[in-house]
Amino acid sequence: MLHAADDLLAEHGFAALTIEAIAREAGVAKQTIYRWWPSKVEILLDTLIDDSSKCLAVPQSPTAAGIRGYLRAFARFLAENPAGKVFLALLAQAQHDAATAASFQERYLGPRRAAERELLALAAEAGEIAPRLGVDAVLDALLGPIVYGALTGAAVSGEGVDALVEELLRP
Amino acid sequence: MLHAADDLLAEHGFAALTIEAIAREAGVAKQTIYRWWPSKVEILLDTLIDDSSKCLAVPQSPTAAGIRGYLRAFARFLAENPAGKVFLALLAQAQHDAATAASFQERYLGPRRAAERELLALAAEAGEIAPRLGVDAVLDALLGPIVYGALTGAAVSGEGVDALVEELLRP
Amino acid sequence: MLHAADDLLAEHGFAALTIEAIAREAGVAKQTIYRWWPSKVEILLDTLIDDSSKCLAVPQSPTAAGIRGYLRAFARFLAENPAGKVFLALLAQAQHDAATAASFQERYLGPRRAAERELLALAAEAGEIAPRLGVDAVLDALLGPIVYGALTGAAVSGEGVDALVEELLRP
Amino acid sequence: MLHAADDLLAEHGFAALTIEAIAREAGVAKQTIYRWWPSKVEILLDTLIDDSSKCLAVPQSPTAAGIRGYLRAFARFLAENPAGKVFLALLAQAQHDAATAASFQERYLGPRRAAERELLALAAEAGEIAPRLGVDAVLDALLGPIVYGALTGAAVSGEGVDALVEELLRP
DNA sequence: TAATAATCGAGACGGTACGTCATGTCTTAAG
DNA sequence: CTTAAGACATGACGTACCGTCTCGATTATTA
Repeated sequence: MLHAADDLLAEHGFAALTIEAIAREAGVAKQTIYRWWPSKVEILLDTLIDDSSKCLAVPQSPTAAGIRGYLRAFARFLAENPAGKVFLALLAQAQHDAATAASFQERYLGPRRAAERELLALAAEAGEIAPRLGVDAVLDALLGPIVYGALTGAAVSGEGVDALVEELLRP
Repeated sequence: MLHAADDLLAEHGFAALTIEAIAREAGVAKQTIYRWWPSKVEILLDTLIDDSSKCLAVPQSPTAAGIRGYLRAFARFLAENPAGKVFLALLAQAQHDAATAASFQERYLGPRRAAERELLALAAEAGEIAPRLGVDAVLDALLGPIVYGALTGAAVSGEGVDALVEELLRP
Repeated sequence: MLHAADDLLAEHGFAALTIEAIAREAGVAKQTIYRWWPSKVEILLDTLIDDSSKCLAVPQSPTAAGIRGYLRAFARFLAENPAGKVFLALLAQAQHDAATAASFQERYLGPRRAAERELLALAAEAGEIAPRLGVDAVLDALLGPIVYGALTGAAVSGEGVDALVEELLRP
Repeated sequence: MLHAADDLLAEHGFAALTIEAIAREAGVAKQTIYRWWPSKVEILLDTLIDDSSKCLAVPQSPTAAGIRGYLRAFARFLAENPAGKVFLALLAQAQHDAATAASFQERYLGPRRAAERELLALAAEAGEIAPRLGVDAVLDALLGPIVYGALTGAAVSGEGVDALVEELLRP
């Protein structure tokens, strides 16, 4: 069912991602979907969490290179990976629907942000980086442009990410 | 009709913003709306362009203070102004629908970006600022965090904006 | 305008005969039609009266042959003449709408029936025919099968008409 | 649903018989109607077939009296029974729409005509009647005046029916 | 091994909104 | 003063999904 949802989103966009279409695609009764997920947003959230844990883990090594690599992976994830489209679709849907916003925040953005905060703190402590803004501010300053670029169709390149890191974290 | 659409979005969210609801609210026939707008997205775009021209004009004076003021106004616009919700709703809808993406880019983001580019170029020429990234990259680096903050419900404060400007544009 | 209405009925059927279509076909504004006719039924009635006076006049000569010829002409009119379709359409519409029924009765069926009554009376007086039913009954008995045949798509042939006349009017 | 359709036709006429009105009257969703009937014509056809089988069966006994009774019942059915209005409405609609014509012919007129043909054949064989016209011609000659009378608002009386039978079938 | 329960597919149901079409009324500008 | 052009409020069209709801049929477990 997660695959069916994923495929539909990738192939036909969020508008075509209806519960009925997922059921059709997965060869499953509608009620079976409703038994396990309260909404299509939660289905997408499950696929996103799955895929993120596979190819977008927050690195353990608190080095400047690790941070750079993570941000470059994030930019590529949004630009190229089908799961990146899921991220964008959920971020979008959160603007239309408060329940989505809460779920997305709690199950995805929050945990990820916690890990990112820790990464930054350790790296700063180790002298690898020297952020001049607060932790959350610097994370928004790093992730914001990447996400905003993806949202507006102007993907940020690897060099762009590096320049951003240099600008904001250079010791 | 624009007011009706605006009000409905502000009061009940994007999900409740149906063509039929707008018609009901405005005391107007559905067909009358279809006569003038091909979709509710274009209605929102019109209200956004209207409202933006009133309270979010790109400043003429190419000074550091002008740029700071503009970005602070943008952050406040997204956080507090009902029209800011329209911006976020359109950016969100653009992720679900390619036609929205094209329209939003062409009628709103594009022209605004052109004005912003000119502003930055003049200010750099005047020595008011010294961006180390390319024009578009620096604009994304400035606007991205503000938008991302608004999308995730973490509004960027005036001081946050100032710090960002200091970091990225300080001569 | 009458031609436009006629043409549309003949080509695309009664369902496609809308006031807007007539206006379009005639190259005329809708309001111009409403100025002169209260409804499309009256337009059709006008065309039917026109066409009937041309090729379906009740004969003056009160002879058996005259009556036979009139009924054969009526059968052919319904089966082949485009104006015959107008007659059937109006008779049909009269079942759906009381105003049509009244108009059709008063402006078309009534006058025609009066002439037919007179024709039969004169012919009977002259000994050309010997109807055993009342005047209206015999007229219904003659016209009814022809109309019913046309309504059900089973046109009555010339010989069929003759046989009917022989059966009902034979002296 | 059939009752709702019937009631609406009887009370407000064919023009008010919209799918939405039937759904409203029956307390049912529009889609539920579309699930079972392709058009309102088929709904009416179903009610007509139901009602006809109850109170307008073609008699089994091939006697002159049986035929007379059947025709009188038909005349009364058209004049007084609400289901008679359904018959007239369908016959009318068949003039406006070829699909209705085909359906009405195949599901109602055709089967009924077959039974009537058999009735007449048996009665003729038994010497009860002596039709001088062909089977279909005589049926049209008998039914046509009754239907035409109903269509033009001039109901045929019981005596009128008897006279017609006497005239056309007398041995 | 048979009864019992959980899960499934299928799909009907009352709703709501879609975008289109024609209605009959109206206003405007040109002749 | 009539016309064409066409905007307007109204309301039905037939379609797509929504989320809820019964149905058997098919597994799994428990007695």
